[in-house]
Amino acid sequence: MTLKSRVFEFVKTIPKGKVAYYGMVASHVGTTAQVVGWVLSGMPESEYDIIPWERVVAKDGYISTLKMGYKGILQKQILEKDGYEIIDDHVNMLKHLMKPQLDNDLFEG
DNA sequence: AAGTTGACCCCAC
DNA sequence: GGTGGGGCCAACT
Repeated sequence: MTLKSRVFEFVKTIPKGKVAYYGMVASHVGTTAQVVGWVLSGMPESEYDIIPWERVVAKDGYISTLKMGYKGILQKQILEKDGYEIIDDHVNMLKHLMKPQLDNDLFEG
């Protein structure tokens, strides 16, 4: 199992209506957030349909791909189409983050 | 093999 | 509370 495979497998487990952040994916697959970004940046467009890459955002909910160009526009559009609550280019993490990290208490309701 | 480059994150000012 | 720099891992040259 390669690192890329592990990242992709984890991203596939993000449920619709939820998001994960880079560092969270990283801790699950055993690497760092920067590497997760690098892996996703190299993902072929043919995988776009089977891997919900748009559900990975920065820790504060920011859609970091917006700094890159068309991919960012695409990501934001997909999320909006799927009904995510996005304010000022930030996904509402309190609402859409997939699982508590148990390190914080942002999820007490 | 050493240097550069990221779809990041944390710390200090 | 915004901004700047360092650390981190893997790939590319």
